[in-house]
Amino acid sequence: MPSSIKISNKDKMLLTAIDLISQKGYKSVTTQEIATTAGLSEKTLFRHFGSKQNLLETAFDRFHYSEEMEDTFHKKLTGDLETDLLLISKTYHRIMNQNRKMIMIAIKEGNTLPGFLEKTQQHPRQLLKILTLYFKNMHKKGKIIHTDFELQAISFMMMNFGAFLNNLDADKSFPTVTLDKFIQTSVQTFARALTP
Amino acid sequence: MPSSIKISNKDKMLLTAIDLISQKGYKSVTTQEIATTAGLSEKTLFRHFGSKQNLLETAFDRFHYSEEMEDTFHKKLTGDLETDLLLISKTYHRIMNQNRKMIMIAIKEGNTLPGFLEKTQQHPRQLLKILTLYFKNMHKKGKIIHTDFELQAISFMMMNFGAFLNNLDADKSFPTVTLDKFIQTSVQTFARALTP
DNA sequence: TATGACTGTCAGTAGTGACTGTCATTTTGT
DNA sequence: ACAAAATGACAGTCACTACTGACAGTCATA
Repeated sequence: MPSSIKISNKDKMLLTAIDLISQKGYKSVTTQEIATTAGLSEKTLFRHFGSKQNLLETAFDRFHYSEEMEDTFHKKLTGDLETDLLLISKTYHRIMNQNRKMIMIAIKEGNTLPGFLEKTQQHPRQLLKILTLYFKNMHKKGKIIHTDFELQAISFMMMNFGAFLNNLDADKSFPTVTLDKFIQTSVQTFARALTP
Repeated sequence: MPSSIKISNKDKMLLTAIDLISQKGYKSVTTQEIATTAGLSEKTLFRHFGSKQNLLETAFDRFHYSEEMEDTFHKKLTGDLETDLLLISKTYHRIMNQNRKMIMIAIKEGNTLPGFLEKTQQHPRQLLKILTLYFKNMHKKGKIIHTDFELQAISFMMMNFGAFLNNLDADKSFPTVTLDKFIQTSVQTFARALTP
């Protein structure tokens, strides 16, 4: 091993479970498959987690990254529209990519496993608030035109949400475009639309 | 019955299958459940379709709406940017909503049932081509600024894709906003960003 | 009335998957 | 090196599920 970080068997199984379930879906993955893929025996799985359900819930709680952002975020906003939209967009994609497997699970099993969807929507909602408020403040400073700020913020978030989902699967709908180039263009578009 | 259109038992089961599978996922729905929900016996299901797999595939082929649009579409474009973007956006959402259950199935079972995803991505790709070409032509006429037209078209499509997916589930991420208002605002944004 | 297409009931099969118990073996902490 | 904890191998239980077979009922049509 290059890095001598030891990963416990428990975490091995949790990570494997997230991997497989995000790919195939909860029902399609067997406890047998999870265990052997993790290089362990099925028995060990049940010794640790008791049930398949509990395995998934534990995995979700343990590996759902939920960092605080409010405090640091406001300070980083410069007042330059394009710069700030770029920061917000990149932050969004960074957070979403950290949680990409969890989000995939939440989308697939959202109906059957209630509560999952909400947790994954936590960050987007937070960013939406920040962005809406940001638009309001920028308008007060006379730096952007007057519109429905929340709707505008939602449009921006939706666009990034669509782009994120498109990048989730291996076979993408529009594979010709990289995410970075998309972010750049879309931010420019919004900046141009909002400057007075 | 108000309308005397008789729906065959075969179609009853196909529609029920689409309904249930789009909600719960393929693996979570039993043939028993499909049959009784359709008001028929499980035996009849197998007499018609032979297997659960075949039932789903038949359902997908039979009820995946794939209208032609190229011909009529170009003629409807007026040359007024905002009007045309509105038409494209509404067309997109109309088609996506017709196929919403199919798209849900494709998203959930996309990895396990290959070929489904591609079919649902057929329309978005077509609209993307039309929109990209439209931008090029509008630029030639001097009606919009010069940008990367494909990237611009993708941004627009992504935004609508995100909005569509957000409206898919009963519990939406941003429930305060109706789809129509979103479409209106987003179209205005893009129109403003692109006019010289 | 008789035939055929369609359907329901019921009993049953074969396979699978979550989960348990037992005992031997390995790994770990001290 | 030794005891404790963790793991594996294996066999087995129980419920569920896709799918089949045998038989009977309904209904339209010739």
